[in-house]
Amino acid sequence: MSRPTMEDVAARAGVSRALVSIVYRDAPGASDATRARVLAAGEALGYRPDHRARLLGRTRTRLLGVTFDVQHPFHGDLIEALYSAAESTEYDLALSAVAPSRAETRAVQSLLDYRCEALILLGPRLSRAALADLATHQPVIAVARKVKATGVDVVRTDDAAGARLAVEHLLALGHRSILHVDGGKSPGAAERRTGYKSALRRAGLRPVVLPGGPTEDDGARAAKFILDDHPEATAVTVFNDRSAVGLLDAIRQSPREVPTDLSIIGYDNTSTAALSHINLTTIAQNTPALATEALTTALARLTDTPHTPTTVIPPTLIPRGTTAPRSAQS
Amino acid sequence: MSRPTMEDVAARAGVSRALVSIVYRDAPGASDATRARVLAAGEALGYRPDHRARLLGRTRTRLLGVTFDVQHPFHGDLIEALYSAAESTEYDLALSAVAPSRAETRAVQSLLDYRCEALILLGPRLSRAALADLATHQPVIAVARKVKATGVDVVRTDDAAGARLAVEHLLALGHRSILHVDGGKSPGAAERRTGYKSALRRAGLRPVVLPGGPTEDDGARAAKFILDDHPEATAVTVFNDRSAVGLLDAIRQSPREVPTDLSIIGYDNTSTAALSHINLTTIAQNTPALATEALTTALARLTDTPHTPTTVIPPTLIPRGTTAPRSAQS
DNA sequence: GTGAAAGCGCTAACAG
DNA sequence: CTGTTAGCGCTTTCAC
Repeated sequence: MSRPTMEDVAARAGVSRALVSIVYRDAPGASDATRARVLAAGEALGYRPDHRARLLGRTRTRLLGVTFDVQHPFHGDLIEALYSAAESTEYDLALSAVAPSRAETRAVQSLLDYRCEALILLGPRLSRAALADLATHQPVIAVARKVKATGVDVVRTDDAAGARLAVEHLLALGHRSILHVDGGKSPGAAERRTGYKSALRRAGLRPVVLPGGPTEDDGARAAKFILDDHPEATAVTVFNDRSAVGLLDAIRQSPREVPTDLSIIGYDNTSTAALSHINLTTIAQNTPALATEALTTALARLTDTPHTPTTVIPPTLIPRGTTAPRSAQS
Repeated sequence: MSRPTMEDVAARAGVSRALVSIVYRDAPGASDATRARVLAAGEALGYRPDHRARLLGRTRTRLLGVTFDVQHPFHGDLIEALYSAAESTEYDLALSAVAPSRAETRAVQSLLDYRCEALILLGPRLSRAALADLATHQPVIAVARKVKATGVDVVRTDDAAGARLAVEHLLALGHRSILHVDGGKSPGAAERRTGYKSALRRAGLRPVVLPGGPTEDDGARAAKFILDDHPEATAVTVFNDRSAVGLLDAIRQSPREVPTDLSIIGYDNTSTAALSHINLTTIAQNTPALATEALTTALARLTDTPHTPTTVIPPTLIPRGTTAPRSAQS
């Protein structure tokens, strides 16, 4: 009934249990011949080392704890990238979900109960104090959120650079009157706004920031402003995709054409932005780089290797159908 | 440096280690007074039982393994519901992600290495044979996918009922000419098609199935058919939300108005459907029920309690803005 | 109520 | 290369 143990494999292969252990960890100390024999015996028995026991016996668990938000599609991408990045290391990932009914504290606690050596928190919302406290016990890496807590390493996207990228794309297309729809108090909004402003000033143009927010409705409201008060504008960068989609929809219901009369750039590269009927030009976070850097930072911390406490990854532009060269008549 | 052990707590509380164990498992055999004293000592030390050791010592792990797809937002909802459902049991959840770079087999294997007592697979894509093989070792519950493998329990949504629900909603609104845009070979498509047909026939109406598919483009193509060949139609049920959104978009770009001239119902209740500018009436899976049933089934299997091998959960209608009473002139 | 003792399935250090 | 010997931190059984 119960699964075979190392003892069983040892018996079948006619060796000691220690040797089986050596073979399965591929540690030095076994000839290729015995190695093959042991592995064959294990195979025949359908043996798989017990992960719990393995973890317990070892002084170090070689486990990296990862918390993620089930609601956040982007976290899915990060997890996948983390798995591939962890592949080449000797570390394993332990996942713990955050959900409306499952607080981040609980998710973290569960990871700690498994004695994870380091914590990789995706978009953590814990307080600065809570984070700092966690970091006194083991390395803590905050990913994709600009947090400032002592002892906590941060790996995030360079939002200012992203905003700059958006503006430069529009400038290259010949646009000279470029607006920005703000994200209000949302995380990242300040940086994106600043990035937009400085990019415009550098080009000798006057930045115009319209009030906005993170939702479709905020974007739709901003569309009104643009149609009524800014007929001169030929392009607009929006805080995020959700807002951009709301804006796009409102503009499309007006006489103005997208992208002929107005170019629009979102931010986040959500799956919605990629939908063929929306086809929104947007700024994408570099998920693989974020994951790799998070892992590298964690490992560096664990080995007391010098490392940068804050890593900022530049995003990339995803050109799609909502941006076009400034049309002649504008 | 290292975290306090049970021994430390015992020493501080002035009791034996066994007693501490009893208290932390809240097993019978300790007075309320000692219980409080031990807990206080543990608290003071910041003690947390080591999950690995706990698992190892126990004959049963009380662990339920759950695989999910990082790409699938719906799985996030299920995970959350599973967590809440598991709350009231003595079982814990172990998560393992499936991603393009991480095969389902690997995800399952990792769960097995932790000696999970049962497997709850969300939308499994494993072959019938692979599933059946897994099920010979421990209970396997397939959630949200109609699989037929011996020994595998299934908990899924009643798609035929969902399609029926959509049709009945439209009938109640006075529609008599109702089309269906098909999902082709996608999982669930056959059932939804059948459900639509039988509901229409029961109402004495003639079902008309238009070719379609799972994507926005499929929906947009179907819109052409409707506009060109089916001017009589006043309503349409679509295989899924993605396709419905494509269709909706195409219709909106035509002279016909939604929902005045044409009512549209999607299926899945994706987050896109809820966007205020889309506001799509749709059919929602009953996530909490699916989760609860999956858990109940797993526990029943584990305790050899009689249970239904296949549980079918009725979905619900989410009325939103794309359906309206048949207008007078139609 | 309490404590001693064995064991879960593995790792790791060391002598043969 | 091989086998022995301790643990890892907890659960569990059984006397006291």
